[in-house]
Amino acid sequence: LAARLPWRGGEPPLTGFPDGFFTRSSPEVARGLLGARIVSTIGGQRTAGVIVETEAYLGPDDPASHAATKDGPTERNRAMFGPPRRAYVYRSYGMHWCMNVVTGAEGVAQAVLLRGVDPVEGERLMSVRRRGRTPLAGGPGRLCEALGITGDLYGHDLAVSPLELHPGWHVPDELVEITGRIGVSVAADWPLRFFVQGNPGVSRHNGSARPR
DNA sequence: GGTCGGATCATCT
DNA sequence: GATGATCCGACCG
Repeated sequence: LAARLPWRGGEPPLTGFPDGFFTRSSPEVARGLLGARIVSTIGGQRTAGVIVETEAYLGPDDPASHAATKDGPTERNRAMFGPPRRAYVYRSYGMHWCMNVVTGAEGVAQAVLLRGVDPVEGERLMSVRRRGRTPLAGGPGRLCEALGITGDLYGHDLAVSPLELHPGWHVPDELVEITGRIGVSVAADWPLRFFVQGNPGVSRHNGSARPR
């Protein structure tokens, strides 16, 4: 179990994201963000989790990406065309918030969807925000609710308060599983979903929620 | 354990 | 006008 939850062992975190960390391609960043921490002080109280599941979206040529629109940037997706390390937040199914980390150089509309975190700080508040429901933060909508992330953070630079990404723990390749993407109706088999094997923060999902 | 319908609305066609 | 980068509670076995 300790191997599945290396951050529970008290090992010291890495010192910083290397220069250009977020300027790389979205699959590289998606892999690199496993083990990183996301720290929220939204609403004045601290909640945090370790990222254990991500999904990469490749931009206009990726039919599953919100950047794949007929006429390029739109009001919704424009954050993805901007500089890296910003948040692209959107509303899903009219009721959930989902959050991406923008990657690639400015003008490159790539992003990494955060799909699951393992709560490590402020679990009490996370549970209140989630109204006692479980899992606390496994799933893209759930993690936004648990951390208090809403559309107010659209375009927010994730280097500063109230929502910050911090380097965390290195997750070895042996613990990383790569599969197709969840919940998309096209290009679902592209191997762009990354998660930490066996971690409880990995999203639950059923494939039959809606005919596709 | 699993499968399924419904909520609910911004966005795109 | 149709469709979701989802979640939840109900139902079945």
